[in-house]
Amino acid sequence: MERTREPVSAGTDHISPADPLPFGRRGIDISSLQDIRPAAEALRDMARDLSNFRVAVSANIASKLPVTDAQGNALAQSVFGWPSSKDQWWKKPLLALSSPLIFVCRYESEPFWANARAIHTRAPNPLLSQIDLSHFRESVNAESFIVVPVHLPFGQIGAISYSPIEPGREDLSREFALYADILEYHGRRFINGYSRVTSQRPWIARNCRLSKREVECLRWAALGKTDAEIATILGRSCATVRFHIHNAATKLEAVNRSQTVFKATQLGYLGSVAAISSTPAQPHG
Amino acid sequence: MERTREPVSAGTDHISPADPLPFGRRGIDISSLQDIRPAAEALRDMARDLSNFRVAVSANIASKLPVTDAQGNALAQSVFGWPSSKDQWWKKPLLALSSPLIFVCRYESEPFWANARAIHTRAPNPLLSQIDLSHFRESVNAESFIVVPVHLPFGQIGAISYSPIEPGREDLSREFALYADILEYHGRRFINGYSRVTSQRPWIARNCRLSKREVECLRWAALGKTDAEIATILGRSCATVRFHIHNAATKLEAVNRSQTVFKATQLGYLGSVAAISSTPAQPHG
DNA sequence: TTCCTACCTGCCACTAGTTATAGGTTTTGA
DNA sequence: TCAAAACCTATAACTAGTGGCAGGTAGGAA
Repeated sequence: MERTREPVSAGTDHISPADPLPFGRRGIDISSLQDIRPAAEALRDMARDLSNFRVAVSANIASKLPVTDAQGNALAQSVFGWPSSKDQWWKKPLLALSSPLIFVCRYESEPFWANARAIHTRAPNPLLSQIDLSHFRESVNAESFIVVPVHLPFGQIGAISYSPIEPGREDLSREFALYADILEYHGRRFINGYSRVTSQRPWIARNCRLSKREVECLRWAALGKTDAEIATILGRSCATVRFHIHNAATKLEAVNRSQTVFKATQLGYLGSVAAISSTPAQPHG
Repeated sequence: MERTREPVSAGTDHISPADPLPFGRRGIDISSLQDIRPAAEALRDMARDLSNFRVAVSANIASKLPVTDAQGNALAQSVFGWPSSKDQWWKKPLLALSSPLIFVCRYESEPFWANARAIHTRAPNPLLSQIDLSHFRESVNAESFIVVPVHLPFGQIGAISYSPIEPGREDLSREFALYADILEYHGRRFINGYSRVTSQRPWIARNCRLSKREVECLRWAALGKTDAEIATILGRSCATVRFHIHNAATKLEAVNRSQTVFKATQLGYLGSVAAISSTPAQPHG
């Protein structure tokens, strides 16, 4: 696994103690399925050496498929050391869709740490107050976690967590301060690589470019407005709104509005629609 | 700007030469609008000291709004040193939506570098062969770039680029190998922080959890299938499909299918639908 | 001059949304 | 363990909304 490139003067060769990274000076590259297992082993060793952390990985929080090596072995048991009798927290039916940590990964793109009492992000995030931690202990299989959400292209969200192997460590604020950056770096590299070699890339229309008007109409559609409503908002006719949305659909090679909105969202055309000028704040219930 | 936390033994204090990072051992924190300008200045200085790079930032590639400081001054001119007569490449009408580099940011989550001849990512990405570079020089305002895409929650995509200030440097492969990680780290921290303090957070239904069936039906809808088609695919009635989609909409507090798909995509429920078991590969045109 | 973007009109078939109800199965929590 | 909650499945009819198709004009940029 030693890289053939020249040594890097700016990289991770600063790591103390005693350079515990067994995979060189930067995140390990996963270029093929065969690279997965060695990369996972290196990641496991790094986390354990750094602070006796056990690693758990979800390449896609929307999927219950486990991360596996080239032979299909689940890395949770075969590399990361999760006991078979204690399933990964995202392997349980519905837990994949209900664990509070998963919710945080939807809302946050930076590392955070959590235990049964609270979720700690780098900066306050009011959305997190909505998250119900009352069933934390049943939802997860460690007492505390540092989690790195990884937002990938096409709306995919991955996550990697680091939790103490030994029992009783619930306060990770010091480890978070010391290690969040490095854990983020290596976790991102792993998930990026894993996702790249295992995913079929969604097919995207060739070199499409949506016009300003098309995007504008599509944004309102994505917010649930009907053609008539959009027409009123923009001071245009209903037919014109349809025209623009149809154009956008054609460019994105989508057959209907749902697919058009889906693809446009995946490509970041509609992201953070709160940024639309004169958009009213979203109503609160 | 010095941090009050204890020094970090594992961090970025390894940087050579001569620790050019003027803002301490890790990415600068942006906790309020007032932090933006100092963070931008530090970022500018880091990039210039590292390899005489000029910084350009887009917090949201879907928006033509420039990144600004607390007083509303555009950072491109006031901090990053872009000449006013030479607008940022994402400020020109339509260029924000057509620049080839923007396209790459939609498809990639890792740093890449580019010039008029080619786009160089860490690993081959077949989608990039579709990108037309024939108008590169008119589309952008530097000869070469290292770009860091930043995929944020809710489908927002940001980008930060580093381009040589002096003319004539078109091959950035060495700089990329040396510095991509550190440029990524600091770029991410800046965009994450900027986005956090300047964006209105989208309102998201409280603690919603979609059931397996709801997600499944929604995925097919997002792929453009009608209710009848989904019913056939799943071997269920059309009414059941509608019921599930309606339930999902209720949970997400969406008024129609477009909004439902939009929100579900933003939250990562539909990400990488190629991962759906038994999904046929997307057709190629 | 040509092409692209933007805008407009009308009609109709098809699809999605609504509303209410019923029953069976699985999961969750005490 | 058991009851409650959640999930899953299905029905019917009607209305609102979308998509397809056809036709057109105007202005700006290359």
